[in-house]
Amino acid sequence: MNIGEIARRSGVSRSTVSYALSGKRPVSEGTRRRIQAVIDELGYQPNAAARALKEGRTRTIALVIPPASQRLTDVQLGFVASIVDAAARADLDVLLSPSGGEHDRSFERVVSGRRVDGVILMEIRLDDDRVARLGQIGLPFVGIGRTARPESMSWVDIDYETLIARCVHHLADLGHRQVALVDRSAELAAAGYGPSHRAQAGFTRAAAERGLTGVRACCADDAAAGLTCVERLLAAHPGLTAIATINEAAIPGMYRALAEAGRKVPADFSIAGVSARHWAENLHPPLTAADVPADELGARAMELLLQRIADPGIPHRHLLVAPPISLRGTTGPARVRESS
Amino acid sequence: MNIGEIARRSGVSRSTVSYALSGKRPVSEGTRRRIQAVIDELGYQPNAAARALKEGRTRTIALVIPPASQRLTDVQLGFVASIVDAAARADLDVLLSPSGGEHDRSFERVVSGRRVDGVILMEIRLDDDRVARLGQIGLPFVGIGRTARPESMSWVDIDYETLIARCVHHLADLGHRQVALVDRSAELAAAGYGPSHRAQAGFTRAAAERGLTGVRACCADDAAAGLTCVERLLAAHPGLTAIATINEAAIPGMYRALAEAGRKVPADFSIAGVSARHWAENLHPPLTAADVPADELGARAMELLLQRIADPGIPHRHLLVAPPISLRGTTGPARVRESS
DNA sequence: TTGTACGCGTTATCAT
DNA sequence: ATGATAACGCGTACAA
Repeated sequence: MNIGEIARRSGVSRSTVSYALSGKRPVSEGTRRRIQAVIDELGYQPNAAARALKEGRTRTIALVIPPASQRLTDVQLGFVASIVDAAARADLDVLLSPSGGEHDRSFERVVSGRRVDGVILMEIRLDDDRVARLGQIGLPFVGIGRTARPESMSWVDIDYETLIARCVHHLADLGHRQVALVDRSAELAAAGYGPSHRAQAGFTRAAAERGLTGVRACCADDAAAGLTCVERLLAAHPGLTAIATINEAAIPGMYRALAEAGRKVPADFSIAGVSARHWAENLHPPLTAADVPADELGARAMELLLQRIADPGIPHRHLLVAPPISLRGTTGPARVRESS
Repeated sequence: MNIGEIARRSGVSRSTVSYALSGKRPVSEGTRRRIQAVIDELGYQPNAAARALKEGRTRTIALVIPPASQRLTDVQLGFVASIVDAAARADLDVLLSPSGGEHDRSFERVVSGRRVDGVILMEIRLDDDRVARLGQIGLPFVGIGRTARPESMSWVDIDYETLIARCVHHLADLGHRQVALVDRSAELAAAGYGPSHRAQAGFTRAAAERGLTGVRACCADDAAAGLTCVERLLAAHPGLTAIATINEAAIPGMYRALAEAGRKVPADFSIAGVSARHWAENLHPPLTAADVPADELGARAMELLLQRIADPGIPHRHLLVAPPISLRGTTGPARVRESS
């Protein structure tokens, strides 16, 4: 059923039905009620395609996530959940587009086909094709993450550099002298993934400030990778007593590697990281970590996007958060070691 | 840029551009190449709304998930990932609709506004309003899960009844005499959530067949709930030595409750369940469980949906899977107890 | 209140 | 065989 059908059954014209619904022109109370009765009876909803064609907007946003084949981390899932939630509250639908950094069918279809009014981009790289493409097309977008030229776009982001530096200082305060940074995957870092680079910068800086020995290791986003990564670290650096990490998905594997190496956490070995709160709390021992406020960041990203959709000309806005480290069960004083 | 712009820049008419793209009429090689060059240069994609309006299909499907506020379980995430993946392979976009069983804005907007060609429905209840509504509208859909009248719709599902019965038999074989079923939340069960009811049926039947004492407990989908649930179970039934469960999200909490009660798994206490493989493997000890093949089920659900979209008249098809139990680290012989 | 042009891609029909 | 023209789908909003 379409608006013409409603009009005929109500004995009025199509435009009257449209005005009765939108209220953009006064419609007499009697006809308005008659029209509403017919609409309720038939369960009429305007055809989204026709409306989008005429209005030039789709009431839909795209959420660009990492390719679905690779499991999303808890932090990423937190972002998806909060975006979906915020969109529902704004009566917007969400189109999921699983796209990597390369040219991607889904991404092109969505942005070039004008299927959406705006885009939220996750897992942004320092130099990101998608950001360039969206700018070229002129489609409003907001990044969860930022490129190397952050002034030229709107974004919300986690301050990994500060957070990892804080982790290192916390570990140094506890007396640890040899600390490792467990990063995310080498591919991601090589592709210019911002958090990898920024975490490394914070790690190197803080380690230098405190005169620590720091090593960095890349690690894929899963427990198995965490296990082998820590096995190798311990083999290559027997004096290592602490890890700082942004790779939450690898942590269960790290725990296992440490347990198998006979290093108790936190008595013999400390770990501090950046993670989703739920994830950190449900590990055991629960992880000492800066808890990413995904709910808030997602909601703020949506706010920024709605503003840009309403007025694409407004200046870009940014939000960089560095939540405090929640002390839980994985950091403790460095055990005094016999000198060797 | 629209098709008219492409036509003008190529020096041909709009229909020629359309035919060159669709191949539904022959177009001379020369003009075809000239048109393609212009399209590539400008990055033209047909306007999705205009195309949808004309063709009567949107090349989009809806994936109805539980309200995003509540965290999805690993099994649910597996379904989402495989659906998104399968849709991308079929060049379909995915609209996420977070809707509970009740009337939901997002759900109504998506299905009544003809925004999608088909729907995949998760977390179906035995008596589900959304199934009724989709049937009434005549929109093709496939359930991941099924109602109490499963012949009248297409679905894929996990045979929780058989799987929980198998878990009970496995535990009985190991000598356990008092076994608990840890279900999902009481609200879900009260709302007529199929897996709850079917798991309970399988549990009751198998316990009776083996002459076991069986108790059932509901538990929300998180670790904290799992902890208190098992605490209560142990307090009320000190002789309990095993749990069968479909509540994977609660398992970390169950582990903690057992550890705090001094019951070692699997030496003193056994657990068997239904879970995502990754989840079961990453717990420690790794969970003995029937591994839900979410990838396969998601892919098959998409196949069924594509068939129904292509021909809504075909008979309904169903797929009920009962994957084998993978023996891991959480089930062992019941410890012989001194009689009390 | 109503008639109607518009947005844009598709395709049947007419022309070459 | 190929290109051009126009109608169509449907909701919106201006002109009448």
